[in-house]
Amino acid sequence: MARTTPRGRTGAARAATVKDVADAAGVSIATVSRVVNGAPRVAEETKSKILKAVEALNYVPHTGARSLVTRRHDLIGVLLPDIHGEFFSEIVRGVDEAARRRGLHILVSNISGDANEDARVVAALRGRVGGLLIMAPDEGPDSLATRLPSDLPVVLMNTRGGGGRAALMIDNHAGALEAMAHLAAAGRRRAAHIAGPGRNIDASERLRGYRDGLAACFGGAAPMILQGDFCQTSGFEAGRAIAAMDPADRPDAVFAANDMMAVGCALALSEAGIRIPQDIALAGFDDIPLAGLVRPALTTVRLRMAEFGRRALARLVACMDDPDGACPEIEAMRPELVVRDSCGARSAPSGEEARPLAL
Amino acid sequence: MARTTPRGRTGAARAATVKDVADAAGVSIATVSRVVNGAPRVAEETKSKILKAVEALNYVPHTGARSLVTRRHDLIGVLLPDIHGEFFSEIVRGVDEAARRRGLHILVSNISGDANEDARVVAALRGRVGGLLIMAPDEGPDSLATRLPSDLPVVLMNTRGGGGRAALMIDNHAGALEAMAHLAAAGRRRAAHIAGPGRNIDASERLRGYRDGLAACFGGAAPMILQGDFCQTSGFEAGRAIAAMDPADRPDAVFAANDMMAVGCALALSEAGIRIPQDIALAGFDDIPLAGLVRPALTTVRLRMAEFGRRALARLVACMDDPDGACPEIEAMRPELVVRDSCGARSAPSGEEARPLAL
DNA sequence: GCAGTTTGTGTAAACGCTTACATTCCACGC
DNA sequence: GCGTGGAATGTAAGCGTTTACACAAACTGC
Repeated sequence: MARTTPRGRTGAARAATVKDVADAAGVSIATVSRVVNGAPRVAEETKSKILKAVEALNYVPHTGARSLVTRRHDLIGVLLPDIHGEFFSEIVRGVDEAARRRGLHILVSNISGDANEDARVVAALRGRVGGLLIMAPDEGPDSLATRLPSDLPVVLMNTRGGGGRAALMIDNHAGALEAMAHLAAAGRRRAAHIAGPGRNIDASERLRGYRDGLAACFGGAAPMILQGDFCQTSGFEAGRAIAAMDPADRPDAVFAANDMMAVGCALALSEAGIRIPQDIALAGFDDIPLAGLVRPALTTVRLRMAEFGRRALARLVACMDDPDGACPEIEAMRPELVVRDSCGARSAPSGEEARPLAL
Repeated sequence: MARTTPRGRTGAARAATVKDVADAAGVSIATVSRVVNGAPRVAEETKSKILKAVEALNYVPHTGARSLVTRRHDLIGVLLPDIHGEFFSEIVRGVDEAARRRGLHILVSNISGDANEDARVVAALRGRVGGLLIMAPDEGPDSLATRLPSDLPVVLMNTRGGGGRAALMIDNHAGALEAMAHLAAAGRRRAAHIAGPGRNIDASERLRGYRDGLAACFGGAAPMILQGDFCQTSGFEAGRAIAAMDPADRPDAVFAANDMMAVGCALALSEAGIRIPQDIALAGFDDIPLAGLVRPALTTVRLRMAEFGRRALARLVACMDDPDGACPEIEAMRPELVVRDSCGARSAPSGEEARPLAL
């Protein structure tokens, strides 16, 4: 097990303890503890004496000692995959905000997708955190989620399977469906899809949304799927493939499983002289900052990740407060369509769009 | 669930303790502790018996109890401002990676810039973390850094002042100087600067680099500074202002204090029919992902933020291990120039550039 | 064989905190 | 006067660890 290296000395001077405060205020440690924890039935006078001593000695309770006796932790573990950029910080911000409001702190760590290593990370967190927030969109059904310690409240974020755990999902299917409906409403007849990596739950749910959208809004047209991997290059290649098609077979709409691929696709199309949205309407997913900056501005589906983080934490706290409560429900957060210019169906510009930026 | 709990109580399963492991293995708790902590002089046979019991009981030491007696914490506080996106995740990833290698965990929190609120956050972290990593590029000299508890090892990241604290800086000045030298080497004569917000240390150091670059490489030409605020819109406005100038007075090079402003500026210039790099060479700072995607691809100065995070953590650990060691040195990390197309002085393409992407 | 060392293990005392229970004090009604 | 009850505070028992110290057994070298 984790062998601990001696670390983290807190400097020379011993920090003040309850005992020191009690002595300074001329009361017992129990009373100090009561004041520090806001317990009732302490005389005003005593309370202020103690608070003065706390201030003077710069006293801060030792959380280790506290959690030892209370048997609870005010730390939440947040495990996020190695996604880059925007999402990571957004989620962390949301979780942190919600945690802080409740007097909790968050312990952040990356998970790699390697089930063994991830299990080790989780193990290191037991005995330290009161609950776990885990996001692992690439997980197979048998990995991390099923190996979680049963005595630890966990909320899974956007993860496949879940094994009876509480989970908060992004409703990728609904978002994709909405994008497809939008393309259909813009008068398109034949929609292709640039798919993300298959083992990723976002990718596969968006693909499912595409298929269902085809059935629902495109009169059951045959699917036309180009495999991508969420990165821009793969979108570019998909775009080239589309450009190379016989114009008679060519789709008049493309729904990419994320914005990066949509941007790559847009580039390939415009290099081939295909106009967006006149010749081909294009929709993405995620609403990355770039989406509003490219020209034509990309119509996409927005995920509110900070909100997602906040809700996940709220869920987790609910589980922690009520350990026996049956809360392994799966809740979903619905993303929203952001209509810009790339589908040729622009509605009233939002505030963001009013800014004079483009590329 | 509670099957291995010795007390046999139904209800919430108590986590296994050293005592449980000791009983199961038929040894004393001291020996268990020794094995768990990798102490020497334990018979192989005993060790394996104990490890088996640890495994069977799914034992994890209670870190609170441990830190209570050892007087050390294996938690590091990481305080980051509300910067968005890329940087945040990069830094966290770097710090996490370096921390994990040392058996440490990181506690992440946002700081707002409001000195009182931030001080409260720091207070909540005392008695919980072994050290603090703080990044606050907007700090005034008298705020957070000076109010830090003196008994806590701290490494400041890219912060002004520092008040005798150890600090790890980004050498913005050197980076800016390098960008200026590059513009001069590309044959430019008259370089303008789009500045960032003045109270931000990155902005002011880059401005200083611009001025010194003017003196060193542009024969002491008069500065031409347009005030921006790091966001794209302000770069756009600066670009419009430049485009509106009498072509005789117009600069033939623009060094923007960050990439977002450079992109905004590029847009305004190209709207005005000014060509990049033929008419005006453009350089940015940060190397955001977008920088490689715009056309012409933006020459900029790259910050390796993950590396920055790793080094900051290493510094902090050094301070923690040697509390009396005088380590309040200020170390700087030098960014690197990334030459692309926007200065008209393209050198051999790097691997990244070989990708077929553009906008 | 015997002092001295080495090796493996156990005992028990903290660490700083919360909290059940005990105590004191005082006001009240009888 | 006494008993009663409530308010304010104190006493002390742990919470799960680590670790100094103690001890026993097994080796050394003579």
